[in-house]
Amino acid sequence: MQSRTPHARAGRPRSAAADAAILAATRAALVELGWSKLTLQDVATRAGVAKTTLYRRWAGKNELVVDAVAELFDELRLPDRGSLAADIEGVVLQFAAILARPEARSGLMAVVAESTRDAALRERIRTSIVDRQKRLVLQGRERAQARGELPGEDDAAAAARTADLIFDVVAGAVVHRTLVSAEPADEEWVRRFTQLLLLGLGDAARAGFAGTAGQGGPDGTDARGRDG
Amino acid sequence: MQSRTPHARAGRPRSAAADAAILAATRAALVELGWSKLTLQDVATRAGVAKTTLYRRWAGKNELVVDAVAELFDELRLPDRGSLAADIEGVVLQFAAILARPEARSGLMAVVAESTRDAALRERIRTSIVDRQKRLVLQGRERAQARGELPGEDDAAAAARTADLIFDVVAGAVVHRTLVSAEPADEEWVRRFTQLLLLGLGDAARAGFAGTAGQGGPDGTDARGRDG
DNA sequence: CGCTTTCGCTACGGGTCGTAGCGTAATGGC
DNA sequence: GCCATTACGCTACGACCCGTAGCGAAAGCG
Repeated sequence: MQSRTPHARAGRPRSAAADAAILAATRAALVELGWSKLTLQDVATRAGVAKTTLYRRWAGKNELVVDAVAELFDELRLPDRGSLAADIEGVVLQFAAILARPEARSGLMAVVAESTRDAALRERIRTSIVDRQKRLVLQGRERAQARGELPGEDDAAAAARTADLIFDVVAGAVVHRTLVSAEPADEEWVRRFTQLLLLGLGDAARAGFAGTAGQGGPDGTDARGRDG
Repeated sequence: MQSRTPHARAGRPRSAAADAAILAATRAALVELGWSKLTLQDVATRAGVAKTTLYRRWAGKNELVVDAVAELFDELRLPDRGSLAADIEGVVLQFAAILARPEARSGLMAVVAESTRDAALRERIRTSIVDRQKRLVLQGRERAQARGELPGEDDAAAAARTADLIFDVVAGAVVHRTLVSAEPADEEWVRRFTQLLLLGLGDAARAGFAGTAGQGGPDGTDARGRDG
């Protein structure tokens, strides 16, 4: 049964430790140098491997950074916090925490920019980064439907389109807030965003949108100030 | 007293035609080559100027592309379509049309990525691109308040935070849909997004979110298919 | 007509890219 | 234990782009 694995070719196997070291070195280089000043020679030196080893495993800087950044999103989880609003706040805060890290800030938008002219890179980003995030939307909706907070969908195609829409709204808002507006998606912002997403523009305003400041604590310095 | 004008220095004045030619050449190079393969030598050749002229006016590729892309957003307007929903749909469709152009797709995310490590560049993007978009949000809210669709805000600080939130949600959603999900923000998507933004997740679902396809006309080829 | 600034052009050092070539190390098959 | 196969480290290389310096000419202002 051991010979069933397709990777059991003859010859010296690739070092798995080198892979981890290279990806970690890539993230470290992103933190210190950013995307534009990051060179593969520098990454190789940090990882303790030769530059040619990098080119044997990745086609170039784009693919390498995608893999290095993708690992950051492995930690995304959707713990059950009891309500749809709490679930959204929890996962959005996780997403914001990842985007607050400099290695994500520098690398993510750069590879997305490159992907506009490279279909293969775009597909790589989709499978290794985007789909991992989108799964949480589907999971959150299932929970909300089980709780009765959202109605069940009869048309599968329409349900998929709605999930895609919600995903673009949530992920796009956090990314834009963090990277374009360059302001932190802290707990207060996430609370207001969740309220807007759930209630809508008109209802949110009528539900005391202007007076929301008095709802929570006076200052939210710690991200865990509110418990479930 | 003629020397009061700060730009009236002695010597040969800078060619305004060269500025326009350089920015147009930059956009053309973005379309053909994309961000990463764009070189300043190529832009200079296309514009019919010397490379040194580029460095006399812009610090580098980042600043040049910011100015070249910023001109694309000059055409953004907010015509009064009679209702808040129609106003949102109109401006979002304009924004989506700009982001559908390859010179915007390639350049915008690249300079945003670079701006994560360059505060001056971030400020340049904010003043020449972002603020121009954000103004439309404030204008749309004023109209909606005048129509009675939105309540008036008493707290100015809270109102500003709400406008920032809405701006991040709208712009982020369109950008994410267009550049990350890589799917067109067409009229149907914009209609569904507007409904979600106005009604919220719960109300939009209860208001027949799954059956929205039968609301408008059978096919929406023209952006002006729905009137107020 | 002088003074000032811009412009086009050439040339240059420095750096990165991506690849080729070679000898060596590690593993599986026999 | 030996050999074929593959991965690895190292060096070197041409090609390209960057950003700047220097020069003479052009275009305005007083």
